[in-house]
Amino acid sequence: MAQQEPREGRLRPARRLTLTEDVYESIKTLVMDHILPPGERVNIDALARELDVSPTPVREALARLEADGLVRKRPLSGYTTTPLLSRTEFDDLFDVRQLLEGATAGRAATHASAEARQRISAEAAASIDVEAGDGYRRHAAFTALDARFHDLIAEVSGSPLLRDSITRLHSHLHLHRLYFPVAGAADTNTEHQRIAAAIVAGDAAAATGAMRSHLSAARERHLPAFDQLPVPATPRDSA
Amino acid sequence: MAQQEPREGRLRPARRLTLTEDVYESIKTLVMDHILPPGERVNIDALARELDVSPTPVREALARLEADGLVRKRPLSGYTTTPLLSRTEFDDLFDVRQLLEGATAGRAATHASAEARQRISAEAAASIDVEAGDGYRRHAAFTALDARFHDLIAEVSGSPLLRDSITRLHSHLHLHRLYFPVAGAADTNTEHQRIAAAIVAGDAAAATGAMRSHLSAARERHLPAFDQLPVPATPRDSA
DNA sequence: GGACCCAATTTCCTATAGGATGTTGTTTGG
DNA sequence: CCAAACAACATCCTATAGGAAATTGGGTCC
Repeated sequence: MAQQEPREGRLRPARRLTLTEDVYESIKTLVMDHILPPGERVNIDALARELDVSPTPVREALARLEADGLVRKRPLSGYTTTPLLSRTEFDDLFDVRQLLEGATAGRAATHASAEARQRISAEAAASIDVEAGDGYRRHAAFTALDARFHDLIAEVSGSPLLRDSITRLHSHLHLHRLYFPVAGAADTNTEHQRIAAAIVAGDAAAATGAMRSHLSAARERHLPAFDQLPVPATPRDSA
Repeated sequence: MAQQEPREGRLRPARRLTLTEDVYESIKTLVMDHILPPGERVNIDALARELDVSPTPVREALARLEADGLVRKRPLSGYTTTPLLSRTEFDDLFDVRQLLEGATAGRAATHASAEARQRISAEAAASIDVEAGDGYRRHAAFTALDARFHDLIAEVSGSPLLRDSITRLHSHLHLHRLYFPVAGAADTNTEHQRIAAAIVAGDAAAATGAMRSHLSAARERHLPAFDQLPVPATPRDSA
């Protein structure tokens, strides 16, 4: 069988090292951007055709995505994208985020290098540029920057395990990032700077508090998304 | 090609629903029990032959195990089992466990059904039977019971996300469960009962405190494992 | 008209084959 | 005697083919 020449892949970027890795990133993006709608069935063969690869790497990528919580697999029925977060799951998510990220902020304030504090401060300051841009572009830039800030703090906290846990939580959150409001961008920015200031000052209690109230405010800001569109409630989850 | 008749699989149990699932559980056990030594290379083809399956499901199972953190994958070099926890990683693990499991214990004390409190109490009492048994059997039974107790509290806490995070941490821990001391079984039992009592009484602060000190004590009990055998230090992790 | 049963189709699941790449052992030159 | 370059090997990675099960649609019976 002749190795087919690599066609112009329109959905996946230039391959990094392994094909599976690229496919993984591609499908992840497809799920994040709701090009594969939440709660929908995922056809392996169709996906493989769409990405111009064989089903094998697709299957492998889906196995990883299942462990990440972005898709579910019912034993003999195939994969489905994870449904949108319910109100209960949403509240749970922010409760856990407050616990974990409050801890990372405090740890970062206690033991972070001078260079690390500098980076956090710079990242918080850079957030101002978000005002520019249009629609989707601006939206994506905002969420990406927010994620970077939170991950930076997690990195500086010096606990790889805590950082991993938080990263996993964030991927759950992004499942409905498309419905996030950008209105509160300015507030977000202010709160970020307050957190950064507390960390730079080395005040652990203040950093934890600032992070917790930031997440509390963020939670309030995102709440309208639940009224914005009628979530299908996914009646197909027959346990 | 004729579907080969299912030979007497000596390593994997009677298949549940999908072959991949069985292979996943089999390999997981192989890693947990150090039949595949930590830090060792994992040969996909050899593993497939050993389990009497084709490489495809093995590959898929390994992808899931990588997301679980039990194996690592270097782009064009194959899979390796995750090395044993270093002292630093071990400390980090117990720090995070204190944070997360302290929270679950407190939550369980606050809002748990009467039936749930009953189950926790029963589980803590059942721990006494561990004294019986011989060597490996007794050891496995002890760790399994300990894991069940902690998972039960996480379940009752009412936070699925928190429970998932903890489960993931535990799988990291089990990576050197073979070196765990059973000497402190009685102490463990007492501490468990203290936690259970606080939860049943509905005292959140006490439950959190009891859990945290239990983990602190458990950490001390497990420390000798680092002197017990010279961990190879795995010089092959060339980043 | 509704519910149940059956059959056709679609889809998943597993096995096999072959090309590309990394790794290792050996040889040769300094 | 050591280091570097080369070649042979092993291994991973991707593509394809075919059997088995579940879902969907239609027909029949009540």
